Amino acid sequence: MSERVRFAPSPSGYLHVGGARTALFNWLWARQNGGTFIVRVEDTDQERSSLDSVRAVLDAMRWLGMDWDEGPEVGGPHAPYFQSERRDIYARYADELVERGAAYRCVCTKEELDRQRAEALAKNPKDPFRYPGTCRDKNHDKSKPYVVRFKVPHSGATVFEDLVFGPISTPNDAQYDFVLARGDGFPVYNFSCVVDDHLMGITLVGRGRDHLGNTPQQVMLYQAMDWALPRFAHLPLMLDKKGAKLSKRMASVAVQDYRDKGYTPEGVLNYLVRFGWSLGDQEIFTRQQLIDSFSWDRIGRADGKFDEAKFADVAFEHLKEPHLLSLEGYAERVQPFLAARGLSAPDKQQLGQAIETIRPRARTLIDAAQALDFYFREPPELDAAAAAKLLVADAVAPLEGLIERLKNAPNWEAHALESDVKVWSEQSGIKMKDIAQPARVALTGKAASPGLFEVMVVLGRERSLQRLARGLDVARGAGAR
RNA sequence: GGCCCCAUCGUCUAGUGGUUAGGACAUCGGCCUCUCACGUCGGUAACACGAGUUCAAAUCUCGUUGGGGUCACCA
Repeated sequence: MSERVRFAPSPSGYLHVGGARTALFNWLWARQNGGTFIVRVEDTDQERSSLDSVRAVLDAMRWLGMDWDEGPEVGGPHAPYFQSERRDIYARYADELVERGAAYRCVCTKEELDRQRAEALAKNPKDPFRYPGTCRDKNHDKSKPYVVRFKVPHSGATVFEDLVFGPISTPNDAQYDFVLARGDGFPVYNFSCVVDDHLMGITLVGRGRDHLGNTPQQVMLYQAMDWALPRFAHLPLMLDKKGAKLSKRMASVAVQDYRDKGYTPEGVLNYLVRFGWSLGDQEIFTRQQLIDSFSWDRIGRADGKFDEAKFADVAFEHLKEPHLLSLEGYAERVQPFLAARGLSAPDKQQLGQAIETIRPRARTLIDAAQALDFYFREPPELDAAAAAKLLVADAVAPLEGLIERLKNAPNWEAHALESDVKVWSEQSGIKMKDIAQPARVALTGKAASPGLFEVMVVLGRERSLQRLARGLDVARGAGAR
């Protein structure tokens, strides 16, 4: 049987890294097995759901390259994929459950129950109120406002096998008669989830461990309906650096934040997958390697803490290594960040050359755009502190000499230039450092840059000499003062 | 508090009875060097605790402690 898995976000905020990881594991499983990856929007809470959130989540998914085979925008045989549009389906099954005697209508008002809950809470905050089953055997019809509650067995235990955590057994008397359908007819999560997972033919439910406690209730529903159980895989939680649960409202861990910072999707995916899943000592994976090697049984059971520094390093690795991101890919990705700095798309070949020089120096695409800036801005922005320190009277002679030397350089190529200048440095007794530093500021405007000779090659002879001459002017001006 | 889950360096993890407990990030030092990076070499750093089982336990069992999740007409 072909695998069908789903990602079921509730659109009440950004897609955060924890949610993205859940989606990723499901997506990898589908892609590895030629299965189907479904996105289903769980928006039965009208209060908290928003279309903006739907768009934010879908945009993030798309950017990460997790394409879905069924769901919003693409449709599919089980449409609609918004739970808010499936009300009558849930209502039908709620009725069926009542008819089967597995559920009942409860006419207790929310106000009354809230009052009892507050009372119980006041009496003992550690022992909260649980619905006592007032309407359990009353057989109410639909004449009064009602909710539908599931009739939880008073004895026995509910058992299921989790792919990550193994066998899980929960005594039934620890549960209470939970609500399936609310007064307004909207289903509650545990119910809509089961109905949809069944109707959509989900074979494996991969979700966060925060759902582990819901699963026994859902298993009861499958059993009451005589539906086959999907397999379950619960993922250990990704906690923030302090060890608390990640929130969708914390923009600091939103996927789109890392996009804006200039991480690549592959870098994000790589960090996320290694959080809770591992394959020996391998740290870096391509997208295809992940698809090929993912498996549920290599997921650990312990929760972890999100680590910004490690994330940054993995992202850097995916930016730095040509076998992970081609030069063309890099150029394409950095382009928008250059545009944001007001730099127009430079010549493709020159951009490629320039990227090669800054590649080990840029941890993000924002860094990259910043590091590339001087190549494409004429004149380059001059760092005042660097100029004050290095374009001074002492720099006049080295710069004059360098310019002379370069004018006559027979071969405008990095190694040739370097050895040529080094020979001259030795002959003249001017230290390499005293030549290179002023030249660097003249050429790049900064005290730190890629290697001098690589820079000159990218700039070409004419622009290099032009910039050095300008630097020389500045140095002379400083000397005159 | 009930129920459920978890426990290896600061962090992510490898490890499935016998290892000098490995890797990565971070951190500290050396090297490379025209700057900054990259790279490279090396250091500090972990099996929560206590009982068992066993010739042998990070690995199995039980307990303790600690952490987390969840207990809504949220998802």
